[in-house]
Amino acid sequence: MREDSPYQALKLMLMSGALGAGEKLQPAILAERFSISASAMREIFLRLSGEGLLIQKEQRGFCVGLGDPATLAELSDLRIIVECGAVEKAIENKDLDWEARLTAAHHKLAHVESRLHAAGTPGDIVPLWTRVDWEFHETLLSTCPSRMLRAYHRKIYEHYRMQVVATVRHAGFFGPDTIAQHEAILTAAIAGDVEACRRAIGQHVDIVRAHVLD
Amino acid sequence: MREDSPYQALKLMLMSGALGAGEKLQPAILAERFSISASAMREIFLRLSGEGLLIQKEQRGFCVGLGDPATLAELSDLRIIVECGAVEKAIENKDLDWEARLTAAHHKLAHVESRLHAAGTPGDIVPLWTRVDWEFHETLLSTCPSRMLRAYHRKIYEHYRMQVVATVRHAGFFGPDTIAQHEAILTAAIAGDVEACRRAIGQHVDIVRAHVLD
DNA sequence: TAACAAAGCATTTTTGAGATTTTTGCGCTT
DNA sequence: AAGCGCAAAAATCTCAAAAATGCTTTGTTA
Repeated sequence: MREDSPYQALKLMLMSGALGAGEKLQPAILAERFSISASAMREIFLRLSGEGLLIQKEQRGFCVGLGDPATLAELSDLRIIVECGAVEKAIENKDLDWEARLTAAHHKLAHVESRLHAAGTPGDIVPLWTRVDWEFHETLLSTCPSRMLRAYHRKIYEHYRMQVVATVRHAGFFGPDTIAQHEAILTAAIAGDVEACRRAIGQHVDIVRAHVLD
Repeated sequence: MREDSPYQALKLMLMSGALGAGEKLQPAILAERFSISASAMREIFLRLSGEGLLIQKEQRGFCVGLGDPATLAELSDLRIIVECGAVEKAIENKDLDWEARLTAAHHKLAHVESRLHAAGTPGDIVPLWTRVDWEFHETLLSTCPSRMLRAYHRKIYEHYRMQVVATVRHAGFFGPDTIAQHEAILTAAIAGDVEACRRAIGQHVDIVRAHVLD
């Protein structure tokens, strides 16, 4: 699409929980942080609002959606449906290059996750983890021939992650077995076992949901 | 969401094929037609671009996506997956009010479609048909408890319809058996037959795809 | 003391103009 | 005649300021 730096940066902030649930976005402050004008900031708000990641309250500015357990559960279902459907086609079209890229993405993810696990407190690694987690799942689906399926998976993933961090803010979103679950997905994918991969993805998302919703 | 009149009007134009595939949108002309400023027009472009219904080419304005057969096929698949998944849950939660609303929506749709069938040339009822077709499918899913599933179905439906009219413009998108297919969906839904309803929806979308793609 | 109203303040939205970029048209060269 | 290059024109994007709206506070009255 486009690689608008402030646009990407703000989206990463939203997906990393830098802003609380229902918190209103202040154009002036964010504009100064990104060194752009308030109008350019507003354009980014408009676009993100069109993507469903921000809510525009008429004459009252923009705010992030509030963390709703039901919404999180619905997005989890949706993500499972779409990601499982796409990974099936991705595995059907797998090749050596894909295996290499997926292994590399998992290597990075595992490294960050082990650091996150050891650190105890999330700290400032969360944005990094948000990115590498996305890159892993994106790489997983990269050989799925349907661009639309991949595109909507991305939208749903972003929406899903925002909802997760809106529900639990900084703590607890990183489940205890996440590392093992990602490894299970990798193993099944490399082995070309579609059913095992679907199960691994479903469990991965379901466990996070259960963990977040207590 | 919001009931911005110019916003809705432009979206309906896009979904009705008032603008050709790849055609660039001229802010000044559209702004005058809707009696708003060029900046307000641009805000609507931004939002629609965020929804994926418009494409922004840097420093070259906005344009509608071009009609790509592969994209249409992908969106057809996606629509079938999501709409079938949602209709299953909708039927599980059906009640008398839903049956009444669905019958009413189908009645309107059948009336418009018979006029469209008789008229031969689409003419100016295409926007009307676009709306009642959407209202029928929306009503069909209205008792599905997952708001996210319904929301993403709407996005995909809008994207799908834009792609259809971008591919075939004004002629041919209205298949010969569309009336019978909608009636089959209605009958199966009222009867509570999930499997028959899924089949009817799948055939409905598949036949349109085959008809459009020759 | 509580409730209502009006004025002041802060924020958002819109407007209009300036600056940068792309496109178009014309003349020149090969 | 075709292709290249430069200049003019059109369009887009960005920016800063004005207008409109919502929120807060203060003052008055019951």
